[in-house]
Amino acid sequence: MHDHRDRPDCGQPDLAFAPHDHARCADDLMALAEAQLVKGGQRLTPVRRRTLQILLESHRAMGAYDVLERLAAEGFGNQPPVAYRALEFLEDQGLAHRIRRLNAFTACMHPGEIHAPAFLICRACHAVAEAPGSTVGEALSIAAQAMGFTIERSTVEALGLCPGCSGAGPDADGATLQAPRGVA
Amino acid sequence: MHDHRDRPDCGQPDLAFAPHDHARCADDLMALAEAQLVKGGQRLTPVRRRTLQILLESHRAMGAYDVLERLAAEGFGNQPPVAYRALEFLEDQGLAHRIRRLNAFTACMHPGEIHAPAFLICRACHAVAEAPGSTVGEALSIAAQAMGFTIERSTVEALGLCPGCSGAGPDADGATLQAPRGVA
DNA sequence: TGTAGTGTGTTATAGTATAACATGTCAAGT
DNA sequence: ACTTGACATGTTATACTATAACACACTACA
Repeated sequence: MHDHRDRPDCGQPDLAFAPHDHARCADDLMALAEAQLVKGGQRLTPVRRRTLQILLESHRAMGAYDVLERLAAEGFGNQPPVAYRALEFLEDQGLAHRIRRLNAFTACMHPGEIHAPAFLICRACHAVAEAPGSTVGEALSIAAQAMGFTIERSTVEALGLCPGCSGAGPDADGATLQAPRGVA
Repeated sequence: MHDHRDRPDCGQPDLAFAPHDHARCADDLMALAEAQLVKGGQRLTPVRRRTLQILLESHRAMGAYDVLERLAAEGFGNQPPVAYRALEFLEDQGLAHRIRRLNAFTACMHPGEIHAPAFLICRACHAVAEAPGSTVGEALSIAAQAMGFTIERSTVEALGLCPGCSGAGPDADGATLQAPRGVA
């Protein structure tokens, strides 16, 4: 199996649950995205760029229609396919992920790395983090192999409470929504 | 952690991908379900029973509207809540699972066992199996703990090819749908 | 025999996603 | 420059998934 820890930032949990300089976080990821797309001969058009920026504004997942609303307000098309196409492109390029549990999308925090992401979704503040998923992926592969099944794509999503919200009381949910700590 | 292998059928992969006596498979699961509901003081009403039977007819996932169509044809209500309520009840009781990737539902193959199921979804024949998910769950817990995250519910779904379909050629998809081997 | 709880049926609507087609844009080749 | 073809966007229309809210029926039990 490929040991991807030879990349500098690899194997590190991302910052979604921790206070950090988010402007820089977003800028860095946008730069990474650009570089990657150029290298792959893909085009980062205005809609696509803006869509990625919107996703990068926070460590939360956004519904396609929320993204669309933002795009429309800025002069892009205001019909669903506009958003879905941009989001699908970003997902294909590994720059965004679909969170199936939420019917929503989130920017990828580790673009360029090969990763079968495992998402941690806080039900209180709605922040979404990518957990290092390699061991989870391995466990899943082993279980699948035992049944003769060949995995091509996998979805791993956990719902619960992030560090900031779990102290704040286990009863918190959407009704008592609070901002994640240090997160835009 | 609770070692649930002390139950007789525990830790065994289910039969979704293997030829088996499906009538018996379904009957056994229905009997298990009845016993469990009686014990829990829950009512297995006609709609609920029929819904479970419908799910048990095959090792595939069914959309709520497909279930509804079947129910309506048999004289039950023909509006979405009829199906959604029965399915939600079954899910709450651990007798069915929601497959988020497919927006669909499937009967639980291991009712009564505590399990955070990992689903293996064949993209060719659409069979769905529950892989033993305990190691996957553990890996996920460990990754989450490292980030201070508390998991409450998790979704693990893998898409790929089941043993019967992977031999038949990797290009198979919905367009060249074939029945799973030995599966009703 | 009320009455509280639960379950079912129904109407209506909200939310998510895609098919199909028209238009525009850009770069490569002539 | 012109054509062509590929790609991207905009638009219309529709399909698919899910739930809120209310009305009625059934059951258990005081």
